[in-house]
Amino acid sequence: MNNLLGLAVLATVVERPMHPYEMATLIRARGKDRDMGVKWGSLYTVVRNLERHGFLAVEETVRQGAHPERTIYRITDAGRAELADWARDLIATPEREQSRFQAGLSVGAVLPPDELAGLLRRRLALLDEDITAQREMLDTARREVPRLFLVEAEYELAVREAEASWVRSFLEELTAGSFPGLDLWRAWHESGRMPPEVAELAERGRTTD
Amino acid sequence: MNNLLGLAVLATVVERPMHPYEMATLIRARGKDRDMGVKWGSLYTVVRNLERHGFLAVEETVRQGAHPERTIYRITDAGRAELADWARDLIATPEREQSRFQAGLSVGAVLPPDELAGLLRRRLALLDEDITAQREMLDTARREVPRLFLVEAEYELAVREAEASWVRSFLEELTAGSFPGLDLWRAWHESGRMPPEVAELAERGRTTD
DNA sequence: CGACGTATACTCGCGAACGAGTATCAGGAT
DNA sequence: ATCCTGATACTCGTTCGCGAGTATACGTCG
Repeated sequence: MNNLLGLAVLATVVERPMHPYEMATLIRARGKDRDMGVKWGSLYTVVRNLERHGFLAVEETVRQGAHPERTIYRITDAGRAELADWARDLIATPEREQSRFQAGLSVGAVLPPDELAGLLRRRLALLDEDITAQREMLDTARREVPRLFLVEAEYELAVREAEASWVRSFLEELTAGSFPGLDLWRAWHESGRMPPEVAELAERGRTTD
Repeated sequence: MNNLLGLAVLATVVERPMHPYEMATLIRARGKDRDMGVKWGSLYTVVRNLERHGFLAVEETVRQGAHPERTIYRITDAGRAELADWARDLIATPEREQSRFQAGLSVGAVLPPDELAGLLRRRLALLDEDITAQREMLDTARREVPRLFLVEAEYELAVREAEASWVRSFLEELTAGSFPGLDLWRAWHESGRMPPEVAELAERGRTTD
């Protein structure tokens, strides 16, 4: 059980018993699907797993017309406890999460510096668009929704802004030419392959793990 | 092929032909395993996939004593192209990645505000520790490694710092009592369950997707 | 009034990922 | 001389996620 969709399900069904499809609708309406990166294909699997672990229990199964049966679940005491524990853990324990951008940066040297600069400019433009859009959405939402239910969005925005500003400053070093070793770096890419003596330099002083 | 371990493999074997275990050693030595969130159980699967796609080719297979056979791979032209394309994509295209913390925050209301504050304090402490450690590591590394190979670490640090500072400011609002709706929120948790009329408020104005 | 889109509600099977296991060898400690 | 630890090098089986598919009902537009 480390699929975050499970958390969204628990947080939704805690309100009142309901069937999976209704959970999905509510999760979507509250925008939790974004926060959890939900893939709907896993919904029924996840719900069944939660039941297997005793966090949900079947309340009843009803049938309506020729529709398939709907199974209505309710949360158990264990489920409520799990919901709280899960939330506690996610909030209190920072974990090194892998970011695609970081991965990209860590192989950034395989591209010539000027191309890299172009890519970063592109990223920055998209980031800025996204930031304005999100900021606008937040401002709209604040009129109807208490801030309590918007903190995740505020957090996301803050992180995005930090990323944008980091990219901007890196980009400035690249375009101003003040980034150390720029010429050398450009030279490898102009004249074929990277010299192996440089590769050795890539080994970093790794003390902590 | 969207396992980042594959990117690390390509970025390593581009230097010279080698066998999988050697790739693993190099990837670890260069600290790329952190950036990519590598699980070593997938190494051989990933290498075989890269070969299947024509990005790697078998150079030779040697046997040494009673050790299992070692298969030595080299990168192909297609592989080099894929490496560059992959890097380009990761760098230029920002993507909404799901963060555990954000998920936690988005169900933060299931915890009473004072407990949440405690958890955030704990997170902040751990974050601060981590930040100092990383900063120190970076400073050490900078003495031996060109900055070009440290940008990912600089980026990571910047993001961490932004997170810490967001948490700090949220925490201040909570402890100073200036967070809107604090009393109401506290009241639900003291007196049983969350009133359903509040749940309705959680639906946010969702325009963009 | 029929046809087409969209919401409702759920199932299935492939396939990637990865934890755990296996087996050999080198070198230092006892 | 033998034990043990840690590095070398790779395999396997299970689990889980999830994309794609299925089938009915409802509304609406021409």
